[in-house]
Amino acid sequence: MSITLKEVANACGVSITTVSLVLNDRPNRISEDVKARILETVERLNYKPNPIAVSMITKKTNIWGLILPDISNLYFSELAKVIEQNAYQSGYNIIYGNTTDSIEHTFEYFDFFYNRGVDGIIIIYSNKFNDEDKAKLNKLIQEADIPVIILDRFLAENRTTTILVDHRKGGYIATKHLLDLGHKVIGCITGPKHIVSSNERLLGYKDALKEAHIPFDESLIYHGDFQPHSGIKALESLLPKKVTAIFSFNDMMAIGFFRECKKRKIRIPEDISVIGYDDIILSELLDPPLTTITQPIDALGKEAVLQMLEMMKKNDHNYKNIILNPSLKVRESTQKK
Amino acid sequence: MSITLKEVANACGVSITTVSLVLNDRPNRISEDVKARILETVERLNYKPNPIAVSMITKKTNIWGLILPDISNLYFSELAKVIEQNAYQSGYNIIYGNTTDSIEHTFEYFDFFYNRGVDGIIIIYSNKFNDEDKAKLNKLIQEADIPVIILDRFLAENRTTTILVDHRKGGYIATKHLLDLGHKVIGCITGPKHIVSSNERLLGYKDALKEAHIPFDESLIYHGDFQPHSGIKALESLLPKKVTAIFSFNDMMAIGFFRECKKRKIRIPEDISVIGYDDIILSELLDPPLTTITQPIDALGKEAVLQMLEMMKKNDHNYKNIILNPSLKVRESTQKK
DNA sequence: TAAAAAAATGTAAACGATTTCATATTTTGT
DNA sequence: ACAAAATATGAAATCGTTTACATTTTTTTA
Repeated sequence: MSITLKEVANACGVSITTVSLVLNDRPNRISEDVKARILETVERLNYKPNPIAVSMITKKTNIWGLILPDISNLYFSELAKVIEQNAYQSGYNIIYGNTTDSIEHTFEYFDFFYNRGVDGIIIIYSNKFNDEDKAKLNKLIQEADIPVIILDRFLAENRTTTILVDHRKGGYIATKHLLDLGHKVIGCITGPKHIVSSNERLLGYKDALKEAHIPFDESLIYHGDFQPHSGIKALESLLPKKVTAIFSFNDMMAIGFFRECKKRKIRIPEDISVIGYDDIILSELLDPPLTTITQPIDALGKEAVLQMLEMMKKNDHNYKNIILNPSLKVRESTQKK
Repeated sequence: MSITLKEVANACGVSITTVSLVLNDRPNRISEDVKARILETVERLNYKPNPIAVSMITKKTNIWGLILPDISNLYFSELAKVIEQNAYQSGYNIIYGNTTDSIEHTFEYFDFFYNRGVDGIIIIYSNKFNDEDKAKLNKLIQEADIPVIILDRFLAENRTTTILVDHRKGGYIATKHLLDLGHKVIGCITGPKHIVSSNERLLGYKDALKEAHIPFDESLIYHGDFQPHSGIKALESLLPKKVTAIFSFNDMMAIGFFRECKKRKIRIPEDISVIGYDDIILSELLDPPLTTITQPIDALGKEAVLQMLEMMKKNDHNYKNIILNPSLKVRESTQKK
């Protein structure tokens, strides 16, 4: 169906080598008139090299695999968008796989993409990964002859580039903000216990308390699951503790918390200040607009593409650990105590 | 790096033909012992066929292109998720491209993916497409020798399978619900004027009014842009009209509307009933939970994959137009007049 | 003006599979 | 016991490129 090199060569009365040389702008000096003739013919016949045949030789597909827990999660889809667009700028396409946060699926996609011949893999592995899984991943990465980037996850003893957000600092910033406003009894609504980002935020919370010489009180911590429902439950649990402020480890739980406050006629921020985490699109639309911590999604995605390009270029297996900072977004759900 | 057919063949002392025949389970009868020996060796060496070399012969890549306006839009990302997961089940991977709802990018990706050799393309084209763009797309599809599915968009005179949601019926169902509750003055907050889905919903609104013998009143229509801000503006515009119910053409605008109502101490649903459209994840969490129209996203994605598989199988260029129905999700933002 | 150097182009071998067709071996039927 | 049929396996072409190397042609140098 498609025009081939051979057809172009025949049409020009030259060999396929010559055409290929011209098209790839190789150092061999092809005379200007032959070059012009070939270029004209290529144009006229609308010749496009068959990328599969090219891949056959070059061992490159110009495709990167992106493995993530769930593209319908706004955080990941924003990330995926930034990655796709930046990769496309450099001539790469993205194939992606939803793991539904399953360990097994994460490895399955890794294998699948690897065997497919992608040029690189960007992976946001399942939150359920334990140390053994991480070791296994590390081993796979070691054995693979393509660059792999671990995104948004911490991999101890990693042997490849990782890019992540400093959640501990995020927790610190959020807590510091509340402390600066004069709050002393600050409740926390955390994520699931096995999730690193949640635990890191909690460490940041403790850091800030320590700095302010306020002793840590375990009973102020409500262990949630990142779902709005946790926010509702948290209120029940934390209200008797006379908290004046709440640090919700994500915005979704803050939304649940808001609802329950409204139901009980508790005013935000007059009676209780609330700070969230993530800055999802709706945070701004809550009543009152939610003060929150913004994730550097854009930077995260751009950095991933940048690092991948770097790793493609020089084939050294040097790796970097890049840590990006979240930032505070003050709106109206927090106020002076 | 990787094991090749040749290496397996050598290890077994047979020809590559024999190995290939065994692996592809071809009708040629290879003796059981040779077969077993080959299979054992394949297993032992962990041989995986090089998909590029296979593609070279079969002219198939097992990759489908998915072109959509913006994967960070929840509606599309949910769709993308369903498509990816179902496609993967059948051995296909998805490469995707964000067009940022640009006409130019839509065509660019179409070309790019096509030249890349994808086996099929699922396209949600830009909302900005005019008749000329659609004709151009139709022409491209005609000329392409791979199946193309138009998803979530109507393509007049189309020559390929289209799958879409009956937005007119959605508009009808929503309006009917309000009418059934006894409302007679129903305001509308529409999407942008050039967007077909919005116009269709408006037609459905008119259908329901006509059926109830209520004359259409243009002044009850506020032309929004699908952003929350429109909901806020709409309230200003529609309140003087003494509307008792509002049909917002998406949930985001309903959220804006909610906020403004709260600000002005207007109670939902006591003072005014509100129905949205889309059923985004947050609708359930609003105060009160939003009655809305649910898009059959799951069905849409599954159908796309199903039809694509069908088109891959029998190479006929028969095409279908599939229309899926939205449904009513009653929550607490609407009540009897 | 002939040899050497430079420039221009072509030949053919990869890449790693599938597949057609041929050939060698075994079994079957008479 | 021998031809025919059935079974088992292999040789080689092919897919559409890139590229190392060879070859031819032109230009330069002495």
